[in-house]
Amino acid sequence: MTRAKEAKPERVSCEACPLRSMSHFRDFDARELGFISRFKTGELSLDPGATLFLEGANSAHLFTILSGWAYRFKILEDGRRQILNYALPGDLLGLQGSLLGEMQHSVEALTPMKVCVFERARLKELWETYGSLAHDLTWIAAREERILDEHLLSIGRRTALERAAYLLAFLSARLETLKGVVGSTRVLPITQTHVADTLGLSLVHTNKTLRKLSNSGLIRWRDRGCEILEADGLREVAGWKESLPGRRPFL
Amino acid sequence: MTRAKEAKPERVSCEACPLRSMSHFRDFDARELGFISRFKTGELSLDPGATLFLEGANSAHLFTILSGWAYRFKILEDGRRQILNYALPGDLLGLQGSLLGEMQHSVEALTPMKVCVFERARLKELWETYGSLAHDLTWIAAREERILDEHLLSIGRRTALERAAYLLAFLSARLETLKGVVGSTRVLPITQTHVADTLGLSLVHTNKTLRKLSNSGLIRWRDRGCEILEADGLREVAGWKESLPGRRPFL
DNA sequence: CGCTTACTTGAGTCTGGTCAAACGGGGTGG
DNA sequence: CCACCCCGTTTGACCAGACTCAAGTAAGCG
Repeated sequence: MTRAKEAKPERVSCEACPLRSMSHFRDFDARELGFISRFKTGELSLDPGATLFLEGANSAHLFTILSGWAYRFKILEDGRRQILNYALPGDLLGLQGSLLGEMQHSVEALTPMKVCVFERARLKELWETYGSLAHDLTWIAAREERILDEHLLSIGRRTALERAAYLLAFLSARLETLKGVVGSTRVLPITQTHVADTLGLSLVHTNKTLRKLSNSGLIRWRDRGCEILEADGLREVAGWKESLPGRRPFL
Repeated sequence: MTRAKEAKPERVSCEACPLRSMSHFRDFDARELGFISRFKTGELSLDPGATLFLEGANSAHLFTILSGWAYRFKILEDGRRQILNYALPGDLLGLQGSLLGEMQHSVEALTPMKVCVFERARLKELWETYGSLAHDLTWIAAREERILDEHLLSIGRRTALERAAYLLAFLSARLETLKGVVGSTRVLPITQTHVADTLGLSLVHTNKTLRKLSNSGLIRWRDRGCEILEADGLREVAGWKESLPGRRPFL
């Protein structure tokens, strides 16, 4: 378990938040912005592999990702691991724990990350006084639920090839919405082990499945990542129609 | 697709709501109760098999279950079906659609049901003016997310036998919290087809798996339902520790 | 009484799992 | 500088859990 780096002295002010300026995210009005600024207590930089939340822990914080990737997962006693979802810039982490008590899943950094730190205790004020943000919070939770629904369908009823194509198409679509904030929108920083643990497949079978997608020219596997060559082709293999919501809120 | 019955003229007033009196649910104060009473626009009775929400539709309503069971599910074009979760008395249905637009899953009644009907449009007032209820709404969404997380772990990484045991233990635990509102807390009103579509298994294999649990004396399959004989035994087979949150909010 | 729905059971097949081994690149300590 | 090791990827051989096909039973209903 890697330690988090010390927060750097200089911090991004919420007014100048790089996410705010993106057309993909809904903007705040002055009053909301004031609250968010007070709500934010700092920033944190994390190395790949660092733990943001540990299953069973009771964290006092919430995070919004400024840059980098993370993933949420659960593990069974004998080590079997299931990755639940990936988190990208603009995503909120730790809401479940804030509302329901202790975390029942872990969260780990996949790449170097920067996150905003919020104080769990201040959430009360948000619900009491900032109705529009309370709405946003529920919206965010509902969105995660919808993603999990689709993922459940995938693991439960799609074949290995469909599953793999769906996952890559999904991540590619998410990345696409972040054009400008992330470097490349075509390379997913995941290993085949991550893919396997997301799809509920063995590593060996995952490798063979991904090979089929490579051979079809839809992706190219490289160093420690997956390059998306034809997102449309992936979507077709997966039998995927729906798109992700357009403009969305964040905190 | 069965039609919903006409709402009966007599309706349960929120003041006398049978769910409120249960120790399992958090109670409202007078102000909240006033809002909920205005928020509720009627009641609906549904036959088994009736559709509450249809994937792709844009419903103007939200429901809270007063009695009976429903289930949420998605289907692929070729008919493969995945059941996402079950909904019992006190559960809220349709929140996803209210926030994100059209429904991306369907909901169907499993037994005869009674539901409270709420107007989607009035939610705005809830966020703006009733902070405690806004909190509850987020709480409810976070709880569903947590359930889906666990379910995802189950389908992705547990064996068929573990999965089956987990599902039955989970449903049994949920029923247990509703002692008093439901008739028996030991009989789940589901068919093996439902179990199969929840676990991501074929019907035949599900049958053989459930047989093992029967032969171990943990359950007894009957008519169109599953009788739980030893919930602890099921939990053990599933390797399940966590319990569901105690007192919880509802609308 | 015939039809439908739910549950059973057996036989054969196949998708996906396990085991084993090897390769290549990057880091590290001798 | 090089040997070694670790991690991520790849491949082949074999195995098994889960699927499909098929058929049969039992209960409920018009």
